[in-house]
Parts: sequence; structure tokens; C-alpha cells
Amino acid sequence: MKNCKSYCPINQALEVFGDKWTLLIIRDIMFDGKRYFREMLNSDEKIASNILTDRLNKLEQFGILIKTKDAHHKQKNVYSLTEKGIDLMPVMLNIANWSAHHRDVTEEGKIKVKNYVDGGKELQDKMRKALKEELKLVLKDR
Amino acid sequence: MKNCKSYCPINQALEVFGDKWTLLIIRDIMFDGKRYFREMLNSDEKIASNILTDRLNKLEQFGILIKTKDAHHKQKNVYSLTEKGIDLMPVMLNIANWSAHHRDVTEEGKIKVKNYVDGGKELQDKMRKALKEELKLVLKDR
DNA sequence: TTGTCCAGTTGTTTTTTGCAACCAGTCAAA
DNA sequence: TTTGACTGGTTGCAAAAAACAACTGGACAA
Repeated sequence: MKNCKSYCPINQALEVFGDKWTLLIIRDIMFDGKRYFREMLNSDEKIASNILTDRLNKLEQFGILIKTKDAHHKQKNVYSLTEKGIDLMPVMLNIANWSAHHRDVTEEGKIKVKNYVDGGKELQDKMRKALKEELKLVLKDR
Repeated sequence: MKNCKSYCPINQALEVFGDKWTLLIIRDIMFDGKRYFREMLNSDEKIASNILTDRLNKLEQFGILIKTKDAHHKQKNVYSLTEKGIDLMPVMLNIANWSAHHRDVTEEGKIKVKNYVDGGKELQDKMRKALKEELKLVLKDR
């Protein structure tokens, strides 16, 4: 019956990404162009393969990403963001921006954040559209 | 030496609030006017007292909130957001807004989010100022 | 001085995470 | 057609974190 602590907006979000790994996976797909299991496994933070499997499955269940077979390599899965996932972009950018000001972040990281902030709504819209195009493609090819 | 997984902006934020409880505590202070241990202990999500103690200490170490003695009740501690904490407001609002659209949230929650969104920058600035005034007061009275 | 409220602490159980080794299917080259 | 590297995982075990309940000593109000 009750599998969640409350129906508060903040808590409802935390039930999805209130852990140390989920947002890093979303980052990999949203900003770093990663689409395959091995690519995410090799990110800087060195996630364990069982945790990655678990989180990808949960994100799929939550409808935040979708898993499809790669057209050229039968064994590879392609992980793409759904609209629900793409809509997390403002959340991600605000988090990154806060970190750039208040936390210990690489120069490269700060520059990347600054570019997104300076790019404003237009850049964000452009990125959203690109991700949505990609989604349309994988949905068609299923 | 290396007590963090990486210096990526997203990860640096997650080292602070990448868990199931921290953002709920910040919510309690930022939006629900809670300032005392017992008030937070009695929130809907029913956090355990040892976890609450731990997270309040960590948030203080991170410089996101400050603990001061209540002037009228020697035993009570007052927890207030610092500027670093107040700066999380856009993050919180974007998370809440995403949840209002994509997750199972109470009508009350949705209305609350809508008010903040509709209020725009002016409302946010007003809330920021109120929190900063409060911070000034507790800093003076130490 | 008695009962209630205060911010925690302590000890135990349960759940989650981290780590390393392992696996079968796929693919490209020899 | 065999070999060897790569694919997305799985399994078993140890360590860490969280959940739960019971408890503590100081403070306050009646």
C-alpha cells in the first residue's frame, strides 16, 4: 500500500534520485553523451556494475529512461532519456550551478557550467530538442 | 587526501545532499519554518532521531546551516540556513516543480509549488531576504 | 517536586552498498 | 574456425548505513 514516506514534492523526487548514483547516471546521458553500460561504468566516479544495473533498471521502471537494442551490435543496449528524464535538465543545471559557486569543482567543470548558464534558455532548448529527436528515433526503431 | 569520488559539479553536490534525508531537512527549514530538532523529528516522513542528529551535524560542517542556542529556552537549539543553504532555493524549487509534473504529489503540494512558480523571481527574492534577515539576527545574538 | 519536554545517545537488527570474481553471448581478426 | 577481447550483466561476501526502540540527563512550568 504505502511504499513511500510522503507525497511531498521534494520527497517524491528523492524516492527517484535520492541516492549517491542516480543523478550521475542521468548526467552521463544528458551532458556527456553516454549511451552504453560500459561507458557509464567507466565514468570518473567508478560505479560498481551491480549498482549500475540496479539503477538503470529502476530509472527504466520510473519512466525516466528507456532501454533499446543497438541496431549494429546485438548485445549492446542503448539507454535514452524519456521526456520525464529530459525535464530534469533545469534541476541538473541548478545543482551544477550551486556547486560551481559553493563547492570544490574543477576549472573545467566551472567553465562547463558557466557555458550552460550563459547560453540561457536558447541553449537549453537546443539541447532538449536534440535529446527529444534522439528519443523519437529509438522509439521508432523498436 | 581523496575523500570524494570526483570534482564534477553534480557529484560535488551529491556529496552534500545525495541521500534520502538531507533535502527534507533543508525543506523543513526553508519552506516550512521549522527551526527546532523536535519540529523536524515530527515531519511527515518520520526521520529517526539518530539520523537527524547526524544530518544536522553534517550540514553544519558543510556550512549549509548554523546551530545557535535559543535565547528563551537554554536547551533548545535553533537551526538556521546560511547563505550557502539559502542559495539552494532554486534547486529545491526546480525539484519540486519537476515532481509536481511527473510524480504522485498531493493537491496541496501542487498548489504550493504553483504559487512559488507563479510568484516568480520577486517571491523568491522576498523569501531569500527573509531568510537572510533571520541569519543576520542569529549571527548577531551569538 | 513531579511530570513533561528537550536534544540527543546507545545498542541491535535490517537494508543497502562496495568490491571482486565470474559468466555466456557477440564480434572482429587471423 | 579458433582466439581473444568486449558486451551487459550476475553472484557471493564484507562493510557501511539506516531503521527501530529504548534510554539519558538537563531544563522548564506548575
